[in-house]
Amino acid sequence: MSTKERKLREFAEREQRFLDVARELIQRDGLLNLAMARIAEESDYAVGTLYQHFSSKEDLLMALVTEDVRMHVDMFERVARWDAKPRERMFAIGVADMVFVRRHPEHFRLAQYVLTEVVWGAASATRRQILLDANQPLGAIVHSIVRDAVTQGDLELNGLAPEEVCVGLWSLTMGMHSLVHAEGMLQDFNVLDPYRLMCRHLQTQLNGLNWRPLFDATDGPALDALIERICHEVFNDLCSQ
Amino acid sequence: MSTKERKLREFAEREQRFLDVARELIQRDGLLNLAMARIAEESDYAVGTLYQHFSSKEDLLMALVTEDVRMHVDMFERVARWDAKPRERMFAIGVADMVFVRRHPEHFRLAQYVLTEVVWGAASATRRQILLDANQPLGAIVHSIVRDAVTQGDLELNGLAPEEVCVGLWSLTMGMHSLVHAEGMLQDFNVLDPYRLMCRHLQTQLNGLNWRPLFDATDGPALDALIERICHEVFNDLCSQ
DNA sequence: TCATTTATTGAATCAGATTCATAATCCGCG
DNA sequence: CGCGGATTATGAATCTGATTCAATAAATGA
Repeated sequence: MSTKERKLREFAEREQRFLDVARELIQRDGLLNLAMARIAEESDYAVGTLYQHFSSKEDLLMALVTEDVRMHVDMFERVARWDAKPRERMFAIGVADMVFVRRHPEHFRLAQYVLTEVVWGAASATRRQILLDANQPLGAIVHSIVRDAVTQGDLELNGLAPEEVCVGLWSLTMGMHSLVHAEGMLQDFNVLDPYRLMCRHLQTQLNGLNWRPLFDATDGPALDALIERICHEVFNDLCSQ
Repeated sequence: MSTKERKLREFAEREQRFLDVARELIQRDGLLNLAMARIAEESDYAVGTLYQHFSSKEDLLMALVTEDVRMHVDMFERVARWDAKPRERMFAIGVADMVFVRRHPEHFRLAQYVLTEVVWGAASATRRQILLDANQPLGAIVHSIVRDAVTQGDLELNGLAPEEVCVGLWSLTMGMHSLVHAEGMLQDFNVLDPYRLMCRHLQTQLNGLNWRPLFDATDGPALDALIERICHEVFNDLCSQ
């Protein structure tokens, strides 16, 4: 059924077009002004056709987030494949986040909105599940790094479940994303480069966990050098600029 | 001008009524189904009157968050007045967060929504500023604890600004709030009591900063005992159950 | 008490998401 | 090819709910 396949492909291409246009409109006019009719118009399709793909506006937003998450996963997978000590890999996860936001500055803003009760609840169950599934590898990769560290004797859990270690580190990064994107919140704290700060705190926290080899978080140049090295060795093509 | 005062008081009382009713409706039907007309109806006022107080629905939501923040500040102030070592006080800030969410389970969900680009942008500038001002003491108190620690020789900054220490700790707590409230995100991580975990990671991070006296985060019972003690000494009336 | 100012009301308006009857297109078959 | 039924696209009509504002009521003060 080559014709059926073609249909499917064309459908997928159209969906991609809608998503691309939506992204462009968000970029241009802000999420606040995103209108379904506008997306349809700019894509040269009718509104009804748009709704053939997305059961609601929220559904579409969730699809956008899912797309981003896939790229995020791709970056985490590079880290997983990177031949380095678990501690370095774990730190590289933080660097991945940093590089990711640089390339997708709108992602966390959008993700934050989509994870909101209101939007989450208004999207279709299917789309929610797809997002959760897409996210799943992120946790799994971090989890496996923690397990490697334990196996190699670099980290003792001391009664903590490996997942709980993950959640601790994840809180730190997620929290920084939230703070950065919460308009006005960081204002009084004049932080120049929040993501570099996040990296430093990540090292601090890893030290607190006594995850060997310890890293002197105090040594700014060493921190920058490590970040630089990871960019080169792991995210080479994504780190220009 | 007793009559003018009375007017003012009545206006404030009515505003409070609107807020209370809104909170109740959110509690009952969810944020998703909150409608301005419903709020007005349940408050026995006309829609137009509601708009006399809040320039938009988003404005009203922001006012709700601001109310909560004031209580949050009250708790932080107790910590600031608490006669204990800076490290204990800093930890108590985390405990304050934990107790606060228990008493206001809807707060962070709502706050997360309100800090979203869409809602933030749709509220009035005045209301935004009021929220920011209400928030300000939270940061200031944490900041002062950090400074105390440095003054008393319990903590070296090693090139970090005091604000940057704050931001690191704040990321951790904010991130945990975000994770807890992001539907489905923590699912795979089966964390029983995320806020207790947050407390533990907070201690870990403070250790990582080499903030004396160090605390053995590994010692579960000691952690629980400390949390318990803080509840008793600082948040006695708020900690029942 | 009455004129004037101020506040309240809720029906009308408006914006924008969503639906669905109609029109167009596609597909397999003779 | 051309036809009839099935599938898909269309966009005007509908629906929802926020917001406005002309009409009405209440308060003020001379």
